[in-house]
Amino acid sequence: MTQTDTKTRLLDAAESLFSQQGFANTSLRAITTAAKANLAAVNYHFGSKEALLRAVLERRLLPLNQQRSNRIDQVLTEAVMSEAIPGTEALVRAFVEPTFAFRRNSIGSSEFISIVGRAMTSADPAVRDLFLALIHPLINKLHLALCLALPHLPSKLIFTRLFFTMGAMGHCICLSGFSQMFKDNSDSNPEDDDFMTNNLINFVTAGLEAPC
Amino acid sequence: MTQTDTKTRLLDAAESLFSQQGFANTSLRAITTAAKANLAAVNYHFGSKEALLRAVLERRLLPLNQQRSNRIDQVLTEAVMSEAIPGTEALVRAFVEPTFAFRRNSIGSSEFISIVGRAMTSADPAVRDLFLALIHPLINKLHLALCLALPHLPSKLIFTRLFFTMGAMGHCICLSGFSQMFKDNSDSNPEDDDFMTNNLINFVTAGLEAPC
DNA sequence: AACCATTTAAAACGATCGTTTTAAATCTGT
DNA sequence: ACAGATTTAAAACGATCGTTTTAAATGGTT
Repeated sequence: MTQTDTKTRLLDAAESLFSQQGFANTSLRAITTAAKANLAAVNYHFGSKEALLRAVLERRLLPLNQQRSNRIDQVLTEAVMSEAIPGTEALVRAFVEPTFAFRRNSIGSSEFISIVGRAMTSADPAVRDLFLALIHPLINKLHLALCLALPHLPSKLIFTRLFFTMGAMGHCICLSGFSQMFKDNSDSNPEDDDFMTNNLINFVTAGLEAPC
Repeated sequence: MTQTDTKTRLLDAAESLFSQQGFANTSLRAITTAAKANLAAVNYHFGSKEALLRAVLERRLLPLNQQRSNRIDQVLTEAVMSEAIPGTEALVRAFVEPTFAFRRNSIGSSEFISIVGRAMTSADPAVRDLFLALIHPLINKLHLALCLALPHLPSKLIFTRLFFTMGAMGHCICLSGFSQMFKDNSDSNPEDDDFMTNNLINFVTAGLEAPC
């Protein structure tokens, strides 16, 4: 390989363009041009445009989900060791913090995360179903862990609140035009990022623990 | 006019198809076929596909926003009359309840609301900017009202929490595939709807009122 | 009756799309 | 050096897209 893998360059370009314009609005020609690759390269390496999207999602989401899953296990283990029930905020942190830390890792990660934030509620089944299949086991694990943390609340209610949590986080993650409504200065610094993360954790923890 | 306005039938068909497939994935041919109108009818009545989207959004969002705005004013007036600060939950209800009530009005309304839920975070600027321009004044009013309700919290924090609130509500509103992860039975009844609405209000009220 | 807005029909415009094909060139590992 | 995988180039495939045009038909109003 000369510089970087063509396959990697295609993934990077697709990731960036999907996050900026969405899946349906991004053509293979735009992707291959940005990746300085041949038009046929996508179908050669991945088979189809949809398979490229799957590869883009899996490349980063599988490790991230593994990380989040490990941290949930860690909270549960610590709870067992100390013979206590797991804390709601600790579980929320286990889920949220890796996501935002991951986002700061690189520019590519940041762009990727905004794809994920939108995929959840995408009107396009090709996008939505792909994401839901990747996140489904993790959500189930988090749901069960939250049931342990909030034993006085019914399972169904906890799932509904988890549903709201995902909405708040997904919205936060893809930084819609909403945030520009408040602040004129559009450049975001790490401080704002920490501010967002901590406030999100406070917000959803309070919502999850609210009296029934 | 024979039965219903062609213009109205086009709006109804576009509303339904946009909510099911998204804006980019819906062709004018699909819309005009569903509306039993001529292909040229869209460009005759509205000028372009994007202008049709604007008309679809404005038809229902302008009255809905007026309704939400009136209810916020009502809460603020009552607070002044009783020489108290407005309640957070009352303001949340003023914003959320008309939305869900509106959704139950008709099948068309339900489909429309899911367009709105997605528009907020859409990758397509044509969709997102259109929605943000329509909602901007209402969000500012709600933000100011919440600052009165939560005088001990800084304005910036309240806006961030309002941001999360919009995310939770938007996610809830377009009922993504998420809800199908929990329940096998997919038909939703009014009870589930009330359950969702009340839990959403509890959730975001607790989040907004959380200690700093 | 005449007028004007509305609607239909059908066809075509140029453009873009995902995908496939063909062929030659380049690189990689043994 | 040879074989096989990778990459490039260029062109074409059929399909769909938003939009425009032309013409004829229909409708209601004055």
